[in-house]
Amino acid sequence: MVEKTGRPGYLQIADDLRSQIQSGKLAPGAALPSTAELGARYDVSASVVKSAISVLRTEKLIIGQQGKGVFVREQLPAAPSEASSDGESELLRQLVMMREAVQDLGQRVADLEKIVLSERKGSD
Amino acid sequence: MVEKTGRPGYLQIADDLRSQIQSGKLAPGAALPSTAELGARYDVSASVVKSAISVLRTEKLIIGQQGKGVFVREQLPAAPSEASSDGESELLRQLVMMREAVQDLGQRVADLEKIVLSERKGSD
DNA sequence: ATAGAACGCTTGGTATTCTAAGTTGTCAAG
DNA sequence: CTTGACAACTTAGAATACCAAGCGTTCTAT
Repeated sequence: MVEKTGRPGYLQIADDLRSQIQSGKLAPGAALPSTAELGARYDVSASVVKSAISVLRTEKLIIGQQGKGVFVREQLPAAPSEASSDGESELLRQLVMMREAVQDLGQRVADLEKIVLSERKGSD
Repeated sequence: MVEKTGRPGYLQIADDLRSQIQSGKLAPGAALPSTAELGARYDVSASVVKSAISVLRTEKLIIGQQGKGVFVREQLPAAPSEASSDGESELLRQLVMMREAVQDLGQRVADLEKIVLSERKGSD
């Protein structure tokens, strides 16, 4: 999955992970795959993965915790953006509505989880 | 010259070089000592020096030129100001949080689906 | 004298191997 | 059931080796 571009592998991996973080595909607080897992996925040695991780750690995008894993930072450093303040309040309104919808969904899923998981525990 | 503080050696060296750069002791355009020289000076292996150089390179304080050396950048980047919320990036932050929430919901729903569907199959 | 080969130095990237240290789950002994 | 040992996982740091590539000097052959 790496190579072809001349760009060094550890930077390709760092780019890939960085874009996953900034796109939200890797959400804040989420754990990255382990270095061994990443090494297998990109088919590179551990040192390349460690170099990539090191870059993102220097960029303060992630935080590594010994024994646990590497996690996306909760408050990400600001990324360059070009959001125009035109119609900003409209965006904010839609955002509020979406947040309410997401919170509602979260509550309903939590209810389902309580039911399903308690049933599973009982039958385990 | 390194150790005593618990702070890893490559960061100590990076700190040292960084302060030399920011104090002007290493002027813009000036060449750093070679990695072998630095390794001897700090009494560490090449890998530690390379890690330190790598940190400063990621910070864009220095630029390495193959075959020549490592040089202090002419136009130094401003010191990183973290966690700046200028109101406009507030939207971005909210968006990132929402994506996290949605991602989390998707995972939880998928887990529930797996449980419920497998139980249904088992009792069919 | 000049062109070119050769050598030594440099950074950069990758791989491998240790060690250290923290977390987590398992499992057995009490 | 609780506690403690232990094994298996994780990241982090460090040392070492190897190779590629660029640069500069030197030495050599023409």
